[in-house]
Amino acid sequence: MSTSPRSRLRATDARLPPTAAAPPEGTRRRILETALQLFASRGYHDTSIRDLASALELRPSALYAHFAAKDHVLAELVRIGHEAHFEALETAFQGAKPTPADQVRALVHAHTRVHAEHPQLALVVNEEFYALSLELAAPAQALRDKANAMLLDAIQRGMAQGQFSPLHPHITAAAIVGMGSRIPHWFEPGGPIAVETLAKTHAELALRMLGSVSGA
Amino acid sequence: MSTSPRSRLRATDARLPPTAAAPPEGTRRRILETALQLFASRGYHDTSIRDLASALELRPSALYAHFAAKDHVLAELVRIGHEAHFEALETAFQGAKPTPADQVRALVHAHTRVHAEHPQLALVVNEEFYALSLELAAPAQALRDKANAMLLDAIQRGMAQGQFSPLHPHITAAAIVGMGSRIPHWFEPGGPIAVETLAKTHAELALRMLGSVSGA
Amino acid sequence: MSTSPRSRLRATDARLPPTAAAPPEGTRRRILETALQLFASRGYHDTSIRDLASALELRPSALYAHFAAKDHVLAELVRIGHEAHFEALETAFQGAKPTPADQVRALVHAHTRVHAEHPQLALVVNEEFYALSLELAAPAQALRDKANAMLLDAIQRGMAQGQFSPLHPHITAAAIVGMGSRIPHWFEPGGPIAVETLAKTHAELALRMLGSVSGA
Amino acid sequence: MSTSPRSRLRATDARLPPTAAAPPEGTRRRILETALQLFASRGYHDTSIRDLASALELRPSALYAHFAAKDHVLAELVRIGHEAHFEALETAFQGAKPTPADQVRALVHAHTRVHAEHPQLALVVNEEFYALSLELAAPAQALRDKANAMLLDAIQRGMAQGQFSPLHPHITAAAIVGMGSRIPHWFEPGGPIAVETLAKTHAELALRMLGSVSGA
DNA sequence: TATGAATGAGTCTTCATTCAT
DNA sequence: TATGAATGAAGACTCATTCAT
Repeated sequence: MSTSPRSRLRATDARLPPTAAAPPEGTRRRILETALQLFASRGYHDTSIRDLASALELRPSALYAHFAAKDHVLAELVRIGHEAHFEALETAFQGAKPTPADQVRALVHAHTRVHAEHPQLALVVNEEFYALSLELAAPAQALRDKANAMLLDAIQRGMAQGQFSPLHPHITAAAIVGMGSRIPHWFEPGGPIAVETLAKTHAELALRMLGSVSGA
Repeated sequence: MSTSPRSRLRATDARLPPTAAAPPEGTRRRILETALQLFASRGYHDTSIRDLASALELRPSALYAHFAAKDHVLAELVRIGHEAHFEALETAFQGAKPTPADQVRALVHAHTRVHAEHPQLALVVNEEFYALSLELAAPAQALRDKANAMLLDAIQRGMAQGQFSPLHPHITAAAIVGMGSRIPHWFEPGGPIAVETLAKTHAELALRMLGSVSGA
Repeated sequence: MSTSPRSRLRATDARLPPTAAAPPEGTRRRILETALQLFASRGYHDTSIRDLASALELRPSALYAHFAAKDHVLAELVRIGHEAHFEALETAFQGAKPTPADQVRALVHAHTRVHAEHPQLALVVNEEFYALSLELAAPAQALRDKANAMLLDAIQRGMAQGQFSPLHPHITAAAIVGMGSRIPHWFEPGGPIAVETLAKTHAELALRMLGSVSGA
Repeated sequence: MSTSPRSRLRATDARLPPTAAAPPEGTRRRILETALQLFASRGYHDTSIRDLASALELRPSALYAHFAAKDHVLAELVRIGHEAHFEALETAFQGAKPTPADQVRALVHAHTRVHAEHPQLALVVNEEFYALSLELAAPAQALRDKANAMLLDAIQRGMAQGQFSPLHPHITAAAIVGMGSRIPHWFEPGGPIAVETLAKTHAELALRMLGSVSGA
C-alpha cells in the first residue's frame, strides 16, 4: 500500500567526532553511533528503543545498562555535537589572523566543515534538539549561545572597523549560520563536492553577504 | 522532574494561506489549522491523534469523519504549503522584468515572504515532509522540483549573460534556497523585523551571493 | 505531580530479634535487615531487588551470592519472625503459674512484646506471608498453628474450670490475637507508650474480654 | 516447583456496597468489582493490569477508557469503602440512644457489620491504602479521621460520665477499632458465624474492654 | 458529524535473574 | 563476594484506528 518514510539525509556512515573529554567506548559508543544514524535519518520520535536495540542486535532492556532513558541517548549526542562544534570554532578562531574578515572566514569555514563532515550529528543537533527537556538541553544551549556570540562579535567588529557593510546584520548573521544547518539536507560527503570546497565557498559567501571590502 | 519539550518556533497563530483551489472549510479547516500548529511546534511524530483531538475539543474518533488517517492530515498541509509556495513563485516570476537579476530578486522575495508569513507551514513542509510515504509526498515533490528549477534556470541564464559570477553555482543555489528554510527557526512574525524588510534583504543577499553586477 | 506511596509504619530502625539457631552474620544479615525495613514499609511486591540492592549500596547481582531468589529473603524473614514469636510464647508459658488466667496473661504479654519490639517483622510476618508459596510458608505456618493452639488451649481450660466466660470463644480468641497484629499500624516504639505498658494493658484487656473472674 | 501465592481471604464474591452518590454502572462497575476481588486476594502490587483485564475478558487498553491509571481504580475503591463505612457509622450513631455505652455499641456494631459484609473492600481499604499517593488518599483519609473521632469522642464522654473505666483509653480504642480490621483475615461470610452474631459480640467485647458499668 | 467503547500493536521501562569475570 | 552486561518476560500505558450508535 504505502511506502515507508524516507531518510532525511544521504549520508549513511554515522561517526562520532573525536572529543577532548572522555570519548565513549564499547557498547556505549555503539549505542551512540547507531542512535545517531537512526535519529538522523528518521528522527528521534520515529525511532523506537526497539528499532535501536534491533539495529544493535541487542535486547531493548540491555540499553538501560548504558543509558537511563531514551532521551539521555539523545542528550549525549546533542552534547557531543555541540562540544565538537564549539571546539572547532574556538580552534579556528584562535588560528585566524586578528582581523574580522579573517575571523569570520575561519569561523564559517570551521562551522561548515563540522556540518559537512558530521552531517548526521549536525542534523540531530539542529532538528532533534527540541525533543529534549530544558534540563537535558541546557549544556548544549550554553555552547550554542557562546558560538553564536563569537560570530556576531566578529561581524560587529568588522562593521565598526568599516570592513563589513551588511544590509541588515541580524538577518545576515542568521543567513550565514543557516548555511551550515542546511548542509545535511543536500550535501553528500564523498560526493562530487569536496568538504574543503564547500567550506571555502561558504566562507567566501559569508564575506560577500557581509559586503566585506576584502571579500572574494 | 523533567521539563516538557520546547516548541520549535516562536509563532503561535497558525493560519492557512489562501489557495486557489477548494479552500478547506468548517471542521476540516479547524483540524488542519490545529494540526499545523501542533505539527510545527512539536513535530508530526510527537503529536498524537489524541493531542490533536483534545486541542480541538473533539473526540479522536471524530477526526476520522474528516480525514482517512493521520498522515492524510499531514499530506494535506504539505500539499497546501507547496501549492501556496509555488503559486507565489509563479506570480512573482511573471511580474518580474525579464532579466535574470530581477527574476532572482522576485523569486527570492516571494520565497522569503511565504516562509515569513507562514512559518508553521514552512516548518511542517520542510521538516515533516519526510514523514510522508513516497505516494503521499509525490505531488509536493513535483512542485518542489519545479520551484527549484525556476531559480536554477534564472541563475544559469544570469551566468550565461555574464550578470552573475557565483563562486560555485550549486552551493550558492543551496545557500539561497536555504535562507528561506531557516526563517521559521528564528524569525518572529510581528516582531522587530518586518516581513517586507526580511524579503528585500534576502533578495539582495541572494544577488550578493551570486556576485550580481547590478547587486545591492 | 503525584506523591509517592507512604510507609505503612512509623518505625524506621529494623532490627532482627535474637534467635536461638544460627543468627545471620555479615552481608547476609545486612540484606535481611534492609529487606525487613523495605518490605515492612512498602511491601514485598513493591520492593524490587534493585531497591534492595541500592539501599545496601550493592549491585543487584551481588544479592544472589547470599540468597537464591527474592522470595527466599522473605521466607527467611518470615521464618525468623515466627521462631522468635514462638520462642517468646513458649518461654512465657513455661514461666507462668499453671492457671489459665496466668497463662493467658503471660501469652498475650509475650505476644504483645514481640509485636511492639519488632513492628517491621510483625508487619512482614502478618501481611507479606501470603506472598510466599505454600512450600516456603510451610515452616512458619506450622509454628503459627502451634502458637494459636497454645492460646486456645488455655482459653478452653479456663472455660472448663469456670474461670472464663467469653461471649463467643472463637470470636474472642480472634480479637485477642488480632490486638497484636494491629500494633505495627499505630504503635510507635520509643513513643509515649512504653512497650511494657502496652503488653500489660493488652494482657488485662484479654482477660476482660474473656470475662475472667480474676480479671483486671 | 513452587506453589502460587495464596489468597489473603476466604470470601470470593466481591460486592460493592450501595453508596448514596452516583453508584458506578456498566463496565466501570465490572472493573471495580473485579479489581476489588483481585486486590483483596493478591494485593494491589501483585495484580497487574493484564490480570485485571483478563479476569474481565477485556484487553488491557480497554480499561483506560474507564480509569486514567491503575491507581485510580484503587483510589475509587478506597473512596467507596470509606464512604460506605462512614455512612454506616453516622446512621448507627444517629439511631443510638444518647448514652456513651449505647453509642459505642452502635458504632462498633456498624463498624463490624461493614467489615464482615464487605471483607474484600475492608481488606483493600486497610491494607492497600498505603499504595495510594497522598493526593489520591486524601479524601479517604479525611473520612477515616472523622470516623475515629466519633468513637474516641463517645469513649471520652463515657469516661467523663463515669460509665467507662478503660485501662488505657488510647490502647483500648486501638484494640476496639482493630477488631474490625482483622475480620477479613479470618471471618467467612456465610460461614458458621452469622454477621449479626459477630457484630453483637464485638460490640459487647468493646464495652467489656472499656470496663463499661452496664456492659455484658 | 460526533461519540464511547473497544482493539491490537506498540510505547518506554523495569522485573528478577544469569553468567563470565 | 561482588560486578557489569545481558536477557526474556512483564510492567503500566499510549498508539492509530474501527465500529455500532
